[in-house]
Amino acid sequence: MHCGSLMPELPEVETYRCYFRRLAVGKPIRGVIVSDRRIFPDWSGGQLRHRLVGRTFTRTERRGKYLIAYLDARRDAASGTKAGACMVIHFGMTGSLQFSRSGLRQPPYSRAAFRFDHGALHFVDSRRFGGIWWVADLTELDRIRILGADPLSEINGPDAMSEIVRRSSQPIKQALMNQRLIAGIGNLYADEILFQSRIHPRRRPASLKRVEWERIFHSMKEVLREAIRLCSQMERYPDSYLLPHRGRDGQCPRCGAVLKTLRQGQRTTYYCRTCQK
DNA sequence: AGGACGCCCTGTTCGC
DNA sequence: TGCGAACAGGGCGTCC
Repeated sequence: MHCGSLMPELPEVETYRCYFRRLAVGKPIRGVIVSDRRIFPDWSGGQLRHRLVGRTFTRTERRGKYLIAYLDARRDAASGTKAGACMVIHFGMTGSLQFSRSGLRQPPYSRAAFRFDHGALHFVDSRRFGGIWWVADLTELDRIRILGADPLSEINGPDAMSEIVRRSSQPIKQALMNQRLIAGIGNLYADEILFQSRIHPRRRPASLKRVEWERIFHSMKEVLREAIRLCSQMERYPDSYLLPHRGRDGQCPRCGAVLKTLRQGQRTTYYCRTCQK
């Protein structure tokens, strides 16, 4: 039992957030299984188990591609100080959440799990690019503090979008993926947004006209909202999307031309040479 | 300062 | 057919 089928970007993390809320929030934690402590970059002894067992996740939120889960307040008996209040999960490339009703069976590549009365929620990550942090306050984490605007709730129009993205002189594709400017867009959705906007991925932000920002802004909202609505199940995405056609010899759903690729940064960009100018 | 690039990691795909 | 090489990429670190 799991969810999501793509590399974890904003819509996938939002999908995982719903999953986490449904299966973990409000249920007392009975045990913590750490199968690979490398997934906890700040690991310090057995603190995690000690601090989590008996407590309850109270609410969730998403910051960019990060899932945050808050815990009920409890004071450390020893120190009298407040115990860490939130857990931060990053899914890397291959991270996912999988729930198993039988607490005994561990899915392959499970790195950590929270055991509840009704089963266990596993953090599964074959490639280990993901991570879990445990902090009293989100501002302790540089990687959270540097995050830019949330594309769905904090960017209100084409002018605001242009103002933010033009802070970068990088090509528009890379600027859209820059988490310091806009938080949550990765390689795949950046390609989708530019395809829907019919903008060439190598265009420089400074060269884009108002009407083009309008298209980018509109596509960004539309693509992210639609992906969340469809619970990031790619097989349900509209055929007019680039994503289902992204891959070797894929064809443009708009004009039928074979899609082109290029390298930007260390990433592969898919685009249509005739439709994106 | 900020952009370019190496690195981490491992399952899958490619090419000889 | 088999096996090694190349590829996939989010984010941090280093270098210029």
